Amino acid sequence: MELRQLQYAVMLAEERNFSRAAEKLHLAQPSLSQQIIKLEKELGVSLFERRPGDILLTFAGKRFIDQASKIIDQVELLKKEMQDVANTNLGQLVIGSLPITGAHILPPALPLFQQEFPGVELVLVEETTSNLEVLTSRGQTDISLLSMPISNPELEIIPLLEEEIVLAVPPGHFLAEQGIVSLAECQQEAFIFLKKGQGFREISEGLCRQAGFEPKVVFESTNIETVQSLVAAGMGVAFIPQMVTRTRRAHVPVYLSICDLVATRTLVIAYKKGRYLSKAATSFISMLKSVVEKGDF
Amino acid sequence: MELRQLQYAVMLAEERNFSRAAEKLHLAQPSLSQQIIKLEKELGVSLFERRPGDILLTFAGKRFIDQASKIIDQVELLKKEMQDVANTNLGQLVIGSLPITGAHILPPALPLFQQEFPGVELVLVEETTSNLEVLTSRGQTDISLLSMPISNPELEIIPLLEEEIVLAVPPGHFLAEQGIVSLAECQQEAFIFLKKGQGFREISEGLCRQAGFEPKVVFESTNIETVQSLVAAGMGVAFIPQMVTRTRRAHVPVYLSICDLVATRTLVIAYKKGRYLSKAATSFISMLKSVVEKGDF
DNA sequence: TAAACCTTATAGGTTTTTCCTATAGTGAAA
DNA sequence: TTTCACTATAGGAAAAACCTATAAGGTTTA
Repeated sequence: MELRQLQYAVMLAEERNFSRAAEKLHLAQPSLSQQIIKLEKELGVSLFERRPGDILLTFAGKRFIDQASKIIDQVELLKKEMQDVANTNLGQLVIGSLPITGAHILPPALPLFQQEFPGVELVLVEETTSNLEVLTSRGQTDISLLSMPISNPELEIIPLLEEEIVLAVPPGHFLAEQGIVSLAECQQEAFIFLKKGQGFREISEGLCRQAGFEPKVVFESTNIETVQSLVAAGMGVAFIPQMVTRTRRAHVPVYLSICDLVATRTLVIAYKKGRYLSKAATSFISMLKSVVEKGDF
Repeated sequence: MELRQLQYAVMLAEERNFSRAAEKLHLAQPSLSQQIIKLEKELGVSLFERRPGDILLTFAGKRFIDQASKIIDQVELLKKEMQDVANTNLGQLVIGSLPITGAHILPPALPLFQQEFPGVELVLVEETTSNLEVLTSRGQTDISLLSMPISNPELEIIPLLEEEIVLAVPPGHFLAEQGIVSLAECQQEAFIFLKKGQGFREISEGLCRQAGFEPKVVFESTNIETVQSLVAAGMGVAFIPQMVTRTRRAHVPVYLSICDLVATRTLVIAYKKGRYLSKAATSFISMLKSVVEKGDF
């Protein structure tokens, strides 16, 4: 029994005439006859009572057509739903992002996306870099906004943005007036770092290593905003990505450019290698890129 | 899109492995691959995410499998229902019958039938002979219990029973003591007939015509029981089929055999010519026959 | 690192199914 | 009786599904 046969039977029940039904089905009349006969044979009951001039439904036929119509409706609904997914009128896009970074770079892109694909549910997963690498390589996010370096070889990487890393020092710090700083001058400073496992912690350690010293870490936090507040309160100095720097009056550290080495971090979009990216996902990526190009964040 | 493909996809979603799923479907693995690819192409979305060692459902795939499973379930249910009809665990049998006649001859057959086919709904339609002829020729009854003669050429006829017609006279009537009667003696009698349109009315008129006179009809009723009561009350004489005669004490006429001509009526089962008779219908007919043969009524 | 292995996709040909045209068969209408 | 309208059957062409063999891609094992 195939859907084709259900459709044929339903049409025949509507038209009560093999020739007309066949025509509506874009089929030759004998083909319809054959299929109906085959169907009846398979079911073991006759569905239609052929009589000259008219065709009636048997008891079994009534039941059959009732149910078959419902089934066909459901199949049509299913097709339509799949089409909607294909046209992205419907779907889900799971985006992984670093907590603070995402809060800065995603907001301009999200409303653009929602406007173009109102049927797509956006799910944000905020995790540390290392957790996101795992989630993304397992397909638990469609795409993720991460920072380099990325160790997981399963991931395809699209560069998005390279941004400066600055050194935050307390107001009144002896370096505060310079505007720029050479990291080599900071060997003795008390550093405030993010906790291990966060991507930016590794970057920070890398910078010190490049400058040739092991930093003295006096405090660790899971949250870069806490780090900044601690710096502003005079607890130490810290590396801060440009986009996270504060512009308010109070609780704001002084930000110094680093002049003796390239202090940047690269934000990227990552997704599982070989994974089919939905139209929604590719669209979101290009929206992010254009937002970044225009500096709209 | 065909049911086969839905089944393949559902099985693949269950097994998460093309080779295993193909095996369970009694199919070579490439055939399954081909069908799934074809399905995905037709829908315009990929349903399965193939990755080494495992197969995951995409967003669209989840929705698809959900719905497809339901559809397949419904199709199975439909098949089962049709099988039930075929095995007559389910169905309907519409039996037309003459009001009084049916009340005598059907009762022994009905419980036998219900016992063998408890799932079949029995519908009794009681109508006059002429109405039943039309209903049956239109297929509004499956089979009908009628009396000859039948004018409608659309009907196939199976003889069931030939029964005597007797003449009912009031107790104390001058013929009452004879036990038998020659119709020729009854030319002057007052006759009570059924109303026109009832088959037995025609039979009654035919008997008088055969005996060579036009009966004097003093009363007409739609109900043969009323006719008998009227005879018992002394209003006249009437023809009564054997099986309808009363055996009680009160309100009982005297029944006389007719000796000067063959006074019988033939009860038959009639159905639309060329109509497929369900297993339920043929079974019912043979039950009726065996009831009649045994004289169980 | 290569070899073995497991899994899915592709190629090419065979079988099965569906479909078509032509036509027979069958009641109903003219 | 002939014609007409309709469905079923026959036989062959077209399409679909299926098969075997094998490629291609990864992972695991030696």
